[in-house]
Amino acid sequence: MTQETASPSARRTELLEAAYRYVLDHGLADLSLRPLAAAIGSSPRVLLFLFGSKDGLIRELLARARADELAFLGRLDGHIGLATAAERLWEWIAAPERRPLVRLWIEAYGRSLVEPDGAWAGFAKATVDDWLAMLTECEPGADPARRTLVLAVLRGAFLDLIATGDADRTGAAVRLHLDLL
Amino acid sequence: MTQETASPSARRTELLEAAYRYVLDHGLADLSLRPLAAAIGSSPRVLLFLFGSKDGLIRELLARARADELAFLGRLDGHIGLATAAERLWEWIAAPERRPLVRLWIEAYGRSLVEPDGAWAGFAKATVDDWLAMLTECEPGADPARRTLVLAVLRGAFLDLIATGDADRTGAAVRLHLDLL
DNA sequence: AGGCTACTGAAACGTGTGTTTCAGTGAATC
DNA sequence: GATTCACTGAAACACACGTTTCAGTAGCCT
Repeated sequence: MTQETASPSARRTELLEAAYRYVLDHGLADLSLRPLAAAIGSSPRVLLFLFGSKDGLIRELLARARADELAFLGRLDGHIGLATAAERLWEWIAAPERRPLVRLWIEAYGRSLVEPDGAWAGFAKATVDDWLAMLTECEPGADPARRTLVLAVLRGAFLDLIATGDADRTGAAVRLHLDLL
Repeated sequence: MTQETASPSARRTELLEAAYRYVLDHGLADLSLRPLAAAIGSSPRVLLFLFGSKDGLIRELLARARADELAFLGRLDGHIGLATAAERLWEWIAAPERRPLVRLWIEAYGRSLVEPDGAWAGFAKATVDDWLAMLTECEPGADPARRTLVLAVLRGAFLDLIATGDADRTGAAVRLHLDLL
């Protein structure tokens, strides 16, 4: 019987990492096992063996992306306040090297809304919760509407940024919001 | 030679409308001609004849969705100011019956970022421009950062709303932002 | 009547998909 | 040395896809 959830196989995590890198600049939408396997030096047979199915692979890739996100969110532990948190979050998310991750994020977000079952299930809601929980920790006493607003500004701004590439305008909008707070 | 751009065929627009409705609640991601044709009382042969290719169909479906959006944006003509405009936009976009359109919108947005060529090309940037242009018309003198911020808040808020379904919290966030303006 | 054009149904084509089958490896265990 | 086990390559499987081919039908124009 193949392993399903946790596997200590070194090759497995190595392949997952390679697949993650591949997906970051090819997207998940028309991911196909044969091209993927060829690109990361493996075979469809092995991917299926290690991950059970294509859906299993996708699930783990999404979890991997979320882990990237959580790793950063977790680094903002102290009660630094909403404004400071927002500032650092924008700095992180607006960085050019984050572009592929954000693209992947939006793609997965949209897909999980259209197809609430299957491998994508719950991805959108999960990330909203992740971020809101993190903002709550940064300023526990804040009005929930305030937290929601900060999150909305950040997300709306990077939606704009990633489509237009206009870092100046979107950055100015975020800074304006921070001043208004 | 088949028609490529504009065709007055009544059957064609009728089918496009039916396909649009179908896509609104099935999504574009794994759209397939055979199931679509069966659902709207047509055949793959006819769809291909009328729209040239699947990509041609998708292009027109995206244009159709954008037309829905523009039809509303165009209705906000006067110099009503950013705040009033934002209020009405939120009212429109947060309405439950708009949910399928918004879902489709997010899906197309994400896809057009990953796959900048082909049928999805430019969709993301086009809608950002549409909304910003409309906000400019509502308050020509406003700071571009202000416009961008309003747009970000609206988009971020409905990203949240559509994932969590929490109309109260997201609505409160938008109202809070309007007060801050 | 005859040709022309717009349109459509049925079936096939070629290709790519996820997945399975089978037949092995090579190393560790008894 | 034999057996077992995790792992892998090659090939096939059944299927769905977008698209094409071919053979029409219906209506209009001269």
